[in-house]
Amino acid sequence: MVNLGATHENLDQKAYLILKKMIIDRKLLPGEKIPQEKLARELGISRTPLVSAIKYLEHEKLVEAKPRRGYFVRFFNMQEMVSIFELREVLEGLAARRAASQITDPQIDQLNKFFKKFDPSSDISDYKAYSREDRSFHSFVIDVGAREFLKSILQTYNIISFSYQVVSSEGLVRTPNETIHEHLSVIRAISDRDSEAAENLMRLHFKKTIATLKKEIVHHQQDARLSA
Amino acid sequence: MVNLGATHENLDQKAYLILKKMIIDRKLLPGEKIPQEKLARELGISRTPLVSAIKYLEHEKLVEAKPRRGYFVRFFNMQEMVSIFELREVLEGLAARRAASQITDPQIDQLNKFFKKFDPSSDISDYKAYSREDRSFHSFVIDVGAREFLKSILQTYNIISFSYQVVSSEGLVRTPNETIHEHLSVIRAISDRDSEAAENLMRLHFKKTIATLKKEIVHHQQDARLSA
DNA sequence: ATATTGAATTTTGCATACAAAATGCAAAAT
DNA sequence: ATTTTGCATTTTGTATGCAAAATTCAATAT
Repeated sequence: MVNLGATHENLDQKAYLILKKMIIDRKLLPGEKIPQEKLARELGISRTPLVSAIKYLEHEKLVEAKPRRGYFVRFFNMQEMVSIFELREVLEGLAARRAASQITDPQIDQLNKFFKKFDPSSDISDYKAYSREDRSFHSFVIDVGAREFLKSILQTYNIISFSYQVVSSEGLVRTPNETIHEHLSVIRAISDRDSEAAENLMRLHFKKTIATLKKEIVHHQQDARLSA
Repeated sequence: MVNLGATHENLDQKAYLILKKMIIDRKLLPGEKIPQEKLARELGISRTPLVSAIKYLEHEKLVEAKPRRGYFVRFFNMQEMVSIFELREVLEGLAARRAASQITDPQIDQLNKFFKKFDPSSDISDYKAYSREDRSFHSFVIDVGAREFLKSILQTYNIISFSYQVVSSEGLVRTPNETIHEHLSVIRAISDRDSEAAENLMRLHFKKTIATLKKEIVHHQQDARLSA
């Protein structure tokens, strides 16, 4: 008996993916109320699977329920962004460790293509391209190293996508010239199949980002919006 | 405007908590099909909120959906148990780190009461009592150090409760006399507000448990049940 | 001009309805 | 005696219905 990877396609699942994308792509903005009737009509489904999808998102903290008042896209403040990065630190650290210990030779080749188009010794000005590369690099490490729960946590909480959109320039907390060496060192450690180094370097990478984020909080004098 | 901590009490939520407890308490056994109609009748609710609850559990990996065939309580094999412990390693490591840096004086007093009733220098034979203490200790650290996402991940995946029930004697992977020193050293580090030590010691505690688990896998020659 | 009241309207939370799919089971075929 | 076939039954996935709560907004009161 073979497991046909046939991902079951319920309307919930479809609605869930669409909704999630709408939130990540900022079609639905933080604080906004999710209009059930209207959305259901637009998606051509009834409220049942839509509500189902919304409730998934609620559990994933992307959506907040106000009982008898509806569901609202959640707003993340700086403190919470720091928490998310702290989670990424340990979770992607774990992913890097596992990646180093189970990466295949062809995957090592793929891995070493990342950041090839950027020159660390000169000024990297294309933030957009670098940001994209950053994201695919982290996704690749997760793909190689994480499975089951770890992958699902990282995906479910959408930690990655989210952490890239709140902060400043193209979602980058620090400049490319600052981070590229860290990225390259992680790539080297994983290619060397040195799991301990891979984990430590990945975590260091995040620790530095978190430090910068925390400084920004003090500077920007903390927007104390959010809360009911 | 004050946030009344009034946890909204939907039927979904109620059903969710009941179902989760049923699974953890083994009223519903791994592999078993969840009888929607019957359960809804027993709980005195309709299928709508029940299905909603089941779908939460599906996202949390406690329940597996077979499209058009129903929902089944998930079965965890040893490999997956190792993955869960690896997650606990990094997540509870983070929780310990944060606990150390934000614990209050009264909480330190509470913390130091843990494991007081066990004597490390003599043979600890009451596994049941020790296991209970183990669980509340880890829960306490999470309560003190984790909030928001971290807490919800640890709760949501029910990593703790679950990891305690699959393995051998009273859910303990190693003997009390082996682990009590590790527990005490974590308590000391947190009490000293030494976050780095707290994280490292907590992780070490798990690393040792994982090593034991992995040895068990080789011994028991891996039950290759599970899978469709 | 601002605040208050109170219908009319909208939206939520849940139950129920119902077609399509899956399952069980008895009769027929091998 | 086992396997296959076909029909009755059950269960799933989704839509719809409906009461209760929340919201809106115009009319009235302060």
